[in-house]
Amino acid sequence: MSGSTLPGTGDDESPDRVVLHVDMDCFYASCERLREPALRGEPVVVGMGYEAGETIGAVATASYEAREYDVDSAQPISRAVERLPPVERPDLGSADDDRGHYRPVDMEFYQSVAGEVKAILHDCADTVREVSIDEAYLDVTDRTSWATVDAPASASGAAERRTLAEGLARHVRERIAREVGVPASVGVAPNMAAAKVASDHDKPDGLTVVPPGDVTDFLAPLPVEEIHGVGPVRASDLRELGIETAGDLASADPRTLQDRFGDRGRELYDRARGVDDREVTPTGLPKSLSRESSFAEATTDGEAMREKVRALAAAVAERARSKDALYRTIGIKVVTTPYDVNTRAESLSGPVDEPELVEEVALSLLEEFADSEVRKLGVRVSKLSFTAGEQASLDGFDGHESRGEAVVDGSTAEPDASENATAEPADRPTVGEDRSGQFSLEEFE
DNA sequence: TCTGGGGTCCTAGGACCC
DNA sequence: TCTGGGGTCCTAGGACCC
Repeated sequence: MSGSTLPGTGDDESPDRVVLHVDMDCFYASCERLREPALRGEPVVVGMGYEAGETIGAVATASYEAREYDVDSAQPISRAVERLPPVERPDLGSADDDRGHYRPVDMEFYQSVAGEVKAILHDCADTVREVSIDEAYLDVTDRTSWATVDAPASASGAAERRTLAEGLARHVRERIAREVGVPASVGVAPNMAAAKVASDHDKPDGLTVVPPGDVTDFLAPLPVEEIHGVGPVRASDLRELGIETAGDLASADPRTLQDRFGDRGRELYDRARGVDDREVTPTGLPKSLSRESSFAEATTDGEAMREKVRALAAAVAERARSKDALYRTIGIKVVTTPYDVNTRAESLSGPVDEPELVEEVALSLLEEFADSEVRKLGVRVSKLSFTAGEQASLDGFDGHESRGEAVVDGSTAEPDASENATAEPADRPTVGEDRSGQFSLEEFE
């Protein structure tokens, strides 16, 4: 137990870090506007799996203009489209596209735009952790600092001082806007958790800078949901304890939180106090790969289920192969009515790349649900290891684990090992240990 | 808001081993 | 025989994130 009401005093031995969180604003919609400028300023909804007249499919991204009409992420597309105003400018789209601007997801295009953004980020920071297609953390401690300088006179004429860190953040944001043409919001803080909250604070196209001494004051008034890791369930649990704001959480009794939420409680307590020692580590290799798909209506048709599982299994196996991933565990997800999520998995004796086995195992796991009413199915491979060499056959596996040079576990391998596609086949499958990766995915692709 | 798809991490209980 | 403690791996489920 620490003493009384100390503000989050940092460790004096290590200088304050400078962490940026870069979050692209309604990224998919921004990408659509990039290639279709007439969509600028218009409500745009990007969704997947939707065909006119169907009820399936959900909103992936809604532009801020669309959000004005109560359109939100994860909403059924049919509802979103109903809420959008009619399109009155025939030059914008096809004739049947008469309510709002709906565009189907085009991941390949978004990946290419994201690639341009990521190149700028890597240019601006030594360490970049890509969290998703539209989000990344940058550690720029070695390139800037929290020192303040006189800002150049702004249009408003008011002289002000700002930190060097803010200057760098502005530079990053402006480069993305100028060179790629999409808006981003940036948060700057001495750690990841605070930077994340900061980037969210002033969206879209925002910049929020929280210097080391200001973190607790910045967080205190915010609702607990704004803390990364607090979702609907924990928010309502916290509310039962009388905790509504990050400030309430920061001044709560950590033992109570620990009892109620385990280690997670302690973590949230730290986050709310602005304490987060996690280093910004480069993007690692994926831990699992999966595909899932919903039925238009819940079904009890066993053959339809098997058919879908076969297709999903093939898609997952193909993706694993395209990423040079071996898998040691094969699993399925079965969502039964009303909305019960069931998972089943089976581990193999060694890592493989065998599409037929994915299908076989997935189908056998599915048998248990033959009599269920199923609305969604998924297939997943996990316990991944990455190799440039050939896998050994499962038959040759004798049960002993060994570490082979051909297997990349993401932390020890050199990037160029991935280019060596002619490595000797190992006598037996090798098992890579799970550790965080040291180089990013695209070096594999 | 009766709910799309792709992920991550944590927890808890059981099997198994020494 | 009826019983300690520690460790690891596995599966299943839950919460959360974008």
